[in-house]
Amino acid sequence: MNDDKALNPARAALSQYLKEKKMRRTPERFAILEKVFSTDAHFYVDALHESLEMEGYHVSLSTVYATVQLFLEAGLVRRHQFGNQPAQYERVLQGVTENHHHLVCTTCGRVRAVKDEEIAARISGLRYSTFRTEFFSLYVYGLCSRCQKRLRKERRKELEATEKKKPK
Amino acid sequence: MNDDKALNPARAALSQYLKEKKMRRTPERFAILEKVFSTDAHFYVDALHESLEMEGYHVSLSTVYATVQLFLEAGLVRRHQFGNQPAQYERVLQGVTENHHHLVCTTCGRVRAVKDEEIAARISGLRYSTFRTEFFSLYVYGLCSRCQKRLRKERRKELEATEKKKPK
DNA sequence: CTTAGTGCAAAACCTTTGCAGGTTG
DNA sequence: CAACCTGCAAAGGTTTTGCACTAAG
Repeated sequence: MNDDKALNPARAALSQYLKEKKMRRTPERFAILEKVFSTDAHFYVDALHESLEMEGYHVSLSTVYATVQLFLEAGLVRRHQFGNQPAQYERVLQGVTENHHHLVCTTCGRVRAVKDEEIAARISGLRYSTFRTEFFSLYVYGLCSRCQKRLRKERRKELEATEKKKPK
Repeated sequence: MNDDKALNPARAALSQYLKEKKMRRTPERFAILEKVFSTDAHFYVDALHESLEMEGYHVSLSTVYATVQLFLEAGLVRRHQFGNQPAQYERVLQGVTENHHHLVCTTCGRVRAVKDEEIAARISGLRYSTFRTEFFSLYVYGLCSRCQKRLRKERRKELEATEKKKPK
């Protein structure tokens, strides 16, 4: 998904949301939006802020927090939080229904996005009489390949150590 | 699920985990476990602490934090975090596979557990070549009935106000 | 020109840490 | 009796808030 294909509808959506809520269209809000939609990776608020500063665009950190919160309410981003890490956000492509979920490593905390239209469709189709479904987050927890390897190596070492102690 | 049916296997699991890791079986750890398994509702660390104090069992808050972290690593509880609320935990019944997911209200943050064996089985069955699945969390976000009602009422009021202003 | 939005600094909040003393194995 | 665990207080890191100033509608 290239940048403009994602960015333009997002700009339009933000514009309309602000108009509806009678909020102001400030340059800060659109600059932050542009940054958020410039890649499809998850991001942290303070990294987003640093990244803006880095390219010479100054906004205060509190404005970035406030704006991301606004995007969240406008449905332009989704929030994720794992373990005790700071919150991560992910842009929401306009007019595209949820089609992926996340694999989260229980050991190192790394998160990988996985596309799976079938399970996504099935979850999106869940209906409840007293609850109006909007979207979902599915986190599958387990061991990433890196941690599997690391653990295997550690176990092997431990085993060797034990065998040295009682060689019979 | 009555208390002892859940509690006894949990006690055994904790006992074995502590033995494996060569950690100590302190009365605090088992007292906290008992409290955690006394209901199947989600709980916050500080509410758990208060609840223990309330019944006259004194443990420091840091011990409760440390112990809940230990339970998490032992697979005795799962962690959930919504919005900017403090982390919530949920007991894990020993020998029972995941069979429910959560409905989270995007407006008020309330969480409701929903049993759905079919979707749970389907998700548990997901296999990846480089990732070893352990368990999952599915959050379905949307509007709870209470907030739907509240919003309807607010919209009605707003509409009436508008009509008064321009009665034609 | 009115009032929401921004920037800055300070506060708030949840969670972790350091250290002294007590308890488990 | 050595090491681990607990309690307490203090620190740490993220996110929010209060207030004065600026700018959008």
